[in-house]
Amino acid sequence: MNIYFSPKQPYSLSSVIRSHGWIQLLPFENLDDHQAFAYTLQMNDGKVLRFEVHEEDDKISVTVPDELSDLELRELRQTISWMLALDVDLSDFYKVAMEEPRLQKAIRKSAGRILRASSLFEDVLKTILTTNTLWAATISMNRRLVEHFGTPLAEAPEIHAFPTASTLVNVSEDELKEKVRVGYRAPFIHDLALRTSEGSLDLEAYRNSTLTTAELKKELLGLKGIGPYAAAHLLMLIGRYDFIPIDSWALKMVSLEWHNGDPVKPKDVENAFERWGQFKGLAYWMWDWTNMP
DNA sequence: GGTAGACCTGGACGC
DNA sequence: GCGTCCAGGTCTACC
Repeated sequence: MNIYFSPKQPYSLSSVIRSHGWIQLLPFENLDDHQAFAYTLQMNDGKVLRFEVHEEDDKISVTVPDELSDLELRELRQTISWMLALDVDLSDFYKVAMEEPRLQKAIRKSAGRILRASSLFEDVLKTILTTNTLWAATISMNRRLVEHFGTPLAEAPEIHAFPTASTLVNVSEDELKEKVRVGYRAPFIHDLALRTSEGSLDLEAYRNSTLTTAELKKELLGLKGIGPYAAAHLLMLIGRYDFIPIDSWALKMVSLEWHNGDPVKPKDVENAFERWGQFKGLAYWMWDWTNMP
């Protein structure tokens, strides 16, 4: 059966899917060349299901299995709404960004909402897999993690959900190194799974936290394997845009754009977008670096 | 607070 | 096929 969502306009599913590389990481599956996607989810009751998300005019259509209970259906609606950033309202940013030529292309595409995983546990773990490595290696590590430790879909055992914290807490660091090839990240992942499964860390509470963004950043920096780049990236996913996820690419782009290709430091990247205040990260994220507004 | 070096994997490259 | 080099953030020790 299909369930429907009516996102606040302007909204573009394709722009959400293209917002960053998450669509390339299992259990996401890219469909119709970034026009739709599928995702395999393990629900709170342990059930694993695969759903497909499409855009139909101004509505989002999600194909789900028929036999869901009301409770499961409610959980699924909440999860999909979160993943598609349907709760995010960018109208205040759009108002000021309209005046900036380098942001107009993104605004025309209704960009700015960022694709999220079904849980912040998954987002944090995937973010750790993006650090200090090439993107191709991130894809490989994530694929091995899902295939080795994710619960399979009953009707298609080759498809897996993302592994839960309670599963990963029983995977040793050596096993993570050998089977997933995560290297020095193994203790970071194990610690994240342990703290999440025992309840001392409630990542999902960050979604509606009353903490300031700076306080939230401090909390994220307290997680092993999460440094300034990863913390800023996660804040963007949560919907806090006060910080820029500064990686080597950001340094390169700012260097070329404003410093004649000379080496720049993270502070220079911050300074370049300082005028955007609480939307600094979003302005950076949506910036058109191609010189073609 | 800032800096240097170690941490790992995997791809590119030269032989 | 093998060895070497390099890219990519974070952590820790040190100043």
